[in-house]
Amino acid sequence: MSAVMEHGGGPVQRLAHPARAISLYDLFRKQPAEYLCPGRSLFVEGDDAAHVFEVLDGALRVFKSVSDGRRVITGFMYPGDIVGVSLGKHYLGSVEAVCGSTVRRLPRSRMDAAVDADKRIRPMVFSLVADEMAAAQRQMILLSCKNSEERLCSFLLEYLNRSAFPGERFPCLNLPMCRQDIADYLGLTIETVSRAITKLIDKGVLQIENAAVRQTITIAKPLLLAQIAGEVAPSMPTAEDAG
Amino acid sequence: MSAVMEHGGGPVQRLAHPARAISLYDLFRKQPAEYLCPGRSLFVEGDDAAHVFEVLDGALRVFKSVSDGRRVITGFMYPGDIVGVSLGKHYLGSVEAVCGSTVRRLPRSRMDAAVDADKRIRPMVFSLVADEMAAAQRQMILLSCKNSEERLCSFLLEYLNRSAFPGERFPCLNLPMCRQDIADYLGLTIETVSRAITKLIDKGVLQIENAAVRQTITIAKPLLLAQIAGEVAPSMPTAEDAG
DNA sequence: CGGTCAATTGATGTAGTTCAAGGTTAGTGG
DNA sequence: CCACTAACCTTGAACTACATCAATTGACCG
Repeated sequence: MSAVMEHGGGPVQRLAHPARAISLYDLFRKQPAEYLCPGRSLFVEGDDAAHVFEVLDGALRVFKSVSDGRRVITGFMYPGDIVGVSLGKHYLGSVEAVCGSTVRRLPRSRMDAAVDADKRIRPMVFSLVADEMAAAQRQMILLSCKNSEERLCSFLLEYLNRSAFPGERFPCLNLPMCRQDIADYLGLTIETVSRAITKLIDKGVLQIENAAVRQTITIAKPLLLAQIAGEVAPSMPTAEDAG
Repeated sequence: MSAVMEHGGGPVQRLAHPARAISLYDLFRKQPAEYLCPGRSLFVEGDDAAHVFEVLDGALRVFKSVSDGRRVITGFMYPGDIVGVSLGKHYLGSVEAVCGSTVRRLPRSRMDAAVDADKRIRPMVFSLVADEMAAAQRQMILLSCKNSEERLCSFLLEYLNRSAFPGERFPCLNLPMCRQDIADYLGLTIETVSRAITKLIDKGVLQIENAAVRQTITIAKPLLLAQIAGEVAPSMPTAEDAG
């Protein structure tokens, strides 16, 4: 049995953003941690973009509300992510805590001042924005081209890659978000998400330890998962032995 | 009969980006115009992001190719737009001319230097990126929530708003892109786009002047178009008299 | 224990895809 | 001038993946 991976379980290494002598993260270092209860809103779409936030722990959902009451989740944020770098005067989306989470808050003016003062900060901010743009485009491809099974696999793979130990042999994910969140992220209904999970369990790609605790999912065939997600060329490894 | 609006018809006022004394557009002023034949590629996804481009005339498509040969168009670029501000080391998507188009080319290093040198340039670049991000999120909503008719109306409305005279009573659009481009942009098949157009003609929202020249479309009921697109609260104006 | 909430499962409906055919235009060459 | 071809668009018929509606289950909780 492999170790359970969860973002909410404690401080996570920031492999993608190592803390150098001068880094964007240094700006947050002195800021106090703030705790957010599950469901608590950090800011709302259209608000004055007064702060940026560093996620320390937990998980947040970024979403836009549509006129008919529906909701489109444009992304999830995990420890190490910086939230609210919209580059505009107002926030583009709303952000809520998916589960109990902690963040640090930095006034936007402070970040702007740092960008002005230190040329080394600027490429980091640009890189954050570029990453967000790339993620948005990946999401457009997902919504344009992928079926429900592929969407779910893409989501799980993305979550896996942002978890602590993506290389684990049989990684076990602890999903903090509910099925409705996943559905709103993948452009599906909750029922279709549920059926996609069942189908992947039937195929042996996923396993659920305890039928009752359904947010804990073991990936029994990671390679096959990646293959279905469409992020791997469907070449040598056949469906039979993949995973 | 109203005047035909086309982006390719000549220089267009840049209402959104007025040329001030010091502007991003000043950097392009001295650059020579380059002509692109229809279908000509400007750069390819993954290329070193060596230049940024100002569109002077025509229309460009920005797209990403998917493994199975399909293509997702993430946006169209029109006169006044700046192409290739990806903020990263590599271009995020490929860009091709939809029709005969002209652009000006600026080395990225020159733009970066200007951003370093003049604080007034920076917010303009940021604002461009923020606009792109907002467009990407609108597109996610379109792909997540809207049906084929709503998608088509959103597209036509977007095109109308970027054309020279969006307020025209019965605006007449001259679409430079083919049905396949529209389909790849809206996440539909070419057949579904065609049927959506037919349906909107039947409803009296659109009119086609000449059955043979099907890229020229008159919007007979602009208000109804906006209402179907979902960008207007479906309140007072009923479907009967809208438009 | 009854109530609520999240998730699953089944039955049915439908919007959009797929496959196939036909029409119009433009270009080419005799 | 007409035949021939290649694009591009439209239309029809059949199929399918997902949505919708409805019922069931298990966990948690006052």
